[in-house]
Amino acid sequence: MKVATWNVNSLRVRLPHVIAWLQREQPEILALQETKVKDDDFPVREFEALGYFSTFSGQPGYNGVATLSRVRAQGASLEILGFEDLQRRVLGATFGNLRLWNIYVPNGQSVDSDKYQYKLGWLAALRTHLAAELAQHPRLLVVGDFNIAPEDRDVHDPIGWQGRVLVSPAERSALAQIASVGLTDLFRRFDQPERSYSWFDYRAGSFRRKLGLRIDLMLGSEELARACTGVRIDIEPRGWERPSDHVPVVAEFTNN
DNA sequence: ATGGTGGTCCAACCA
Repeated sequence: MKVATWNVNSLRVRLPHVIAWLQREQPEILALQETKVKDDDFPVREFEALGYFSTFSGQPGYNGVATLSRVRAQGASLEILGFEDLQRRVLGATFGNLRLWNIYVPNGQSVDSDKYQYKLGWLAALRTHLAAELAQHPRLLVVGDFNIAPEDRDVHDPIGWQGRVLVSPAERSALAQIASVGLTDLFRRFDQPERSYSWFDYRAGSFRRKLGLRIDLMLGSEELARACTGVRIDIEPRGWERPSDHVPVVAEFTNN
């Protein structure tokens, strides 16, 4: 089973990329973030034509998450338990025996902004929520744009980035707290190329110079970590015409 | 280089 995550930064603009990528990769599940499309406008039929069901939680202009799947989603949830959020950033659902949360963590803007405090509060609520989820669902997978680079090796220039939003100690600590409920960064369970990044700023020729961050993650429960046979980042779509600034991350799992 | 580019939706915000 192949599961992928991709922040598309507008599904309307990126629909041709998503379709082309789905046709090539044929994943069982693709989690999308920053769809920026309201539910009435979601391209359900376009994905149906490719053999995918769509589950989505969107709003106009910002945010929005969607999960495409070969099998129909069961029990979709659009909220972090007990956390009021007007921003559509999470989508939980069950696919067969897999429990999947597709998340778009707040960016945080800068460490001295209100948005940074919102991000830290959001992550604390997510931790509590995922602890409860894990108690109910041993086959739990949490994927999406975490907007946190877990370690310095996930950052092209750790000195230049030190202390800034996306790499700050408080954010990394919040991520470690989430992992501590029983989730592991599946990407790092395998040998990976050096300088593996999932996001490249549109500015300053970052992709051409391969200057990025690894902020798109797949966290798996113990049971799913055992079933995971590989994780890779596919940077190819970043070189396509009018790309997203993020690229897909793909994990493979055995069927048992 | 306190900039740069891109998306939403048309002024300003977000990333």
